[in-house]
Parts: sequence; C-alpha cells; structure tokens
Amino acid sequence: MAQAISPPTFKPLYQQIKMLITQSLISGEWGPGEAIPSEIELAQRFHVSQGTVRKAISELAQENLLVRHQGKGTFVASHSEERRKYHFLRLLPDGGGKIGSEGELISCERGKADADTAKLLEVGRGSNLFIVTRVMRFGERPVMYEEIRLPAALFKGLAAERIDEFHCRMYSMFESAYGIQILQVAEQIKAVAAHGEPARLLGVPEGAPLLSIHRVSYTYGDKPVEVRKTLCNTRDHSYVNKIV
Amino acid sequence: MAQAISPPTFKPLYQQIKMLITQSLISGEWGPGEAIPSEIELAQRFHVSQGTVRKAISELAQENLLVRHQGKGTFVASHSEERRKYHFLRLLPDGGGKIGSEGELISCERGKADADTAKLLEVGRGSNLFIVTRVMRFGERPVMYEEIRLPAALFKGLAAERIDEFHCRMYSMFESAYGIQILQVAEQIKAVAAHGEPARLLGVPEGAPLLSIHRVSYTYGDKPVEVRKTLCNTRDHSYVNKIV
DNA sequence: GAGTGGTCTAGACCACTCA
DNA sequence: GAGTGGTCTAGACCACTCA
Repeated sequence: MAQAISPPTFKPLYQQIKMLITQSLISGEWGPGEAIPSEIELAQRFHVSQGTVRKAISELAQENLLVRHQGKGTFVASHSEERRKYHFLRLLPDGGGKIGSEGELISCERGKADADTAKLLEVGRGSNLFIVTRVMRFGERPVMYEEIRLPAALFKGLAAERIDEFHCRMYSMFESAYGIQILQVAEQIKAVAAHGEPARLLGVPEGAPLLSIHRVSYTYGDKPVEVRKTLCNTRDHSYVNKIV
Repeated sequence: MAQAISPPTFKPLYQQIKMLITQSLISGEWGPGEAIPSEIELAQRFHVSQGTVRKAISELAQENLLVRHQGKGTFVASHSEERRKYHFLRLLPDGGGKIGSEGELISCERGKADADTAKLLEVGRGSNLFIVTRVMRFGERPVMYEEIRLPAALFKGLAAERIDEFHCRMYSMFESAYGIQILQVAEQIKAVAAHGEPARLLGVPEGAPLLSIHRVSYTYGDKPVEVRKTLCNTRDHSYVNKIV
C-alpha cells in the first residue's frame, strides 16, 4: 500500500483507501449510526499516514456516507439522523414552517417490471417488483400521491404491515429492515394534468395542474434500488432547489 | 496572521485566507477567466504555509468561485467557460441530446419593485427595476417564457440592444458588462395552469399545465441580484435534479 | 527544465467530548 | 485526562503544462 503503481494505472493512495472503507461499509463491518475506527487506527490498518486517511474520510463525509463529529469520532450515516430524515424531500410548505408529514398506505402489491422500469432498475424485464401506493398529507390536506416500485429480490418478504408501520420514514425502514442505504436520488420534474384515481385521492378536479416527479434512488456504487413516481398538489407547497 | 485569537472568536486561519481571497475577487483584483497568483506566492503574501492557502483555495473552488487546473494554475470562474455555460439551466430535452437554446426578446422595460420583489432583491419598495421578458426556444418550439427583474442601480444603462445581443447568455453578459458574477440560484417550483400572454407565446391552450419556476440569483456574499419567473412547457422537456 | 497544482508524510498543537 | 477529529507547518516527491 505504501507505493502506487505509475503510468497508466495511477490512482492516489487516498482514493484506494476510500474504496477500502466503502467496501467495509457495503459489507456491513460497521452499521448505520455506529462509529468507525479512529483515523489513527485506520492509518495503522492501511499502513498510510493519518493525513491520507483523513482525506479519504473527508470525501466520504462529503458524499454523505460518513458523518464526522469533532471530539467524538466518525460515524456511518443513517437515515434516522435528524439532518438526514427529510433530506430527499424537496416539497416544502410555502409559508415556511415545519414539514411534519404523515401518510396513508393505499396498497402494496406484487407486479412485474415493464421495459422502462426494468431499464431504470437494471433488472430483467418482467422481474418481480413490489408496488407501493400511498398518499402523503402535510397538515390536513393530501399533497402527494406516490407509486413506489421496488425490486422484490432486494426487499424479500416486504409486507403491507411493515410498509404501513414505517411508511412515513421509508428510507429508514430500507436501512434497518433490508440493509439498503439510499445515498442519491435523480429526479425528473414536469407539470401534468390531474386525472383519475390520483386526482380523486388528492381532491383536485380533472385537468388541474400537478407536479410530476420521477425519481430513481441509488445505493452504494450507484446501484438503482427504487423507482418512484410522485404527483404533487403545489397549491400551498413548492419544490425547492438550490443550485450552486 | 501567524496566530489566531482564541476563546470566543476562534476562526481557522484558512477561513481568514478564504475571506481575503474573496475580497480580492470582489474588488476585481483578478478578473473572470484570469489566473490568480500561485499557491506559493499567496502563502508568502499572507505569511502562512502553502497547505493553508491550498485549503482555502480548495473550498473556493468547490463553491465555484475558482477553478483549479493542475500544471497551469488557479483561475477566477467565468460564465464563458463551457462547463459553466448551462450550469443553472436544469430544463433538458427528454430524449437526451444537446440543449442549444436560442431565444427572442419580447420587451425590456423600466418598472418599480413591488413588495415581494423588493424583499427578495433586498432593495426599497418602489426601487427602479429593469423588467426583461423573453421566450426561449429549444429547437423549433418555444419552451420557456421568462420575466426577469433586475435592480436598475446594479445594471445602469441596460439597453434592449445589449439584452438582445446577449440574451441567450445572460449571465455571461452580467459578468462582462456589469461585473456581476452569478454564483448561486434558489428556485421554487410549482405546477400552474397556463393563461393569457405566456400561454399564447408558448403555443399552449388556456389551462394547460405549465411548470412555474421562481428564481432568485445571488452573487458574492449571498447578495441577491436577479428575480426570474419562468413558465415552461414540459411536454418534451423535464427539469432534472440530482440530490446527494 | 521551470512552474503549476496534487499527493503524502510526520509531527505539533488545538477544540471538543466524555468520564 | 484521555481520546477524538480539526488546523497548521515544512518538506519531499509526483503529474501535468508549456515553452
């Protein structure tokens, strides 16, 4: 580990360390919320300097795989942390104020992947899926209608009861019940006209404008694990985004 | 500079260096696209080690104020760089493919700030504004209708000709003609029903769903300098967003 | 070959946490 | 007071650019 090979395969040491730490995260050597070994211990384990470990950890912290706390240690990121709980929810009430969402499970069914979904989830066409449908309320009003598609192979034995229990904190449930960490989501947003069942559940007339969000969620190694289609009534809420 | 004051006002050295470099950027000591002094020179100027300067520069590069090029030097970010040109445009064609937008100036008028705009731009209510209206086309079709409000105090002598010449590369024009660097934008997105002039210009029927984007743009020191309201026809385009 | 930023080390000292 | 991550230094060597 002390030397890196040169010409075509030059990879900085700290990136190799980054990959080794990531491997340990994937293998579950340290679970969500747990502390990883100190920088000094890791430096000894990998036979590099503390500075090199630090650089690797800093990048992993920036990518939200790890969380550093001065004086305490470095911890595996978890969706049960407060700062992470609504991290992927960008729909906020216009008045400002807190979110405090609750929801209602509509259904949890088995299904097959159509061509589009199969491609997005990188599974075979016709693969088994769970399809979860729910409505989220902020305050009194229903605001979001969601259809969530999950590969059955990764979510073995997913039951409506489990969904119902956890469905407001779905990514926490993915983490604790299936060991799946959502790290990144990619969204495509459009304005569409309301119709049918979703319109009825959201309490808006046919043809009313709704925000449509198509999301693909990724875990370690950019592996897709969820496809989610959301329809939002943006009368009193907005999707907020900051571009830097 | 060698020592930092302790108890209540502890600020790391590299953050003080960061602020000094930012001051030089604001004052225009180095213009957009120009090289700043090398790390070694800056270390000598500020009487700190190269590592401390490096840490300051790294953060500024991450915030897109600077761009580093190994072997060449560190440069002031500019909107004429290829990587920055469409940085704040998140509406992309669904098929993939290139953007290549062109547009058409509808009007460039003087106006007064209403209460909302004044608050967002942090200017007095009733302050002078320029209000630019335009339609952007991607390919043949009109896709976005935009109303852009700019404080007249910052954009002295803004003329319709200048807008027309540059209006597809507005932030490049802000930079070169007015020395204003857009560094960050905050957006609020809703689905709304089309009506009136914008509907006509976008060629959609009354009531058709459109994506509404309210943007506030910020320059150095989080100073707001632009309010922009956009209506998008998302039939063949989507607003894309990646959350990490 | 000279100059730039990028990596890596070893070591000092600091701020913070917890017992 | 012991242990953690955070800052800062000085110095070596590397990859890359350009003339």
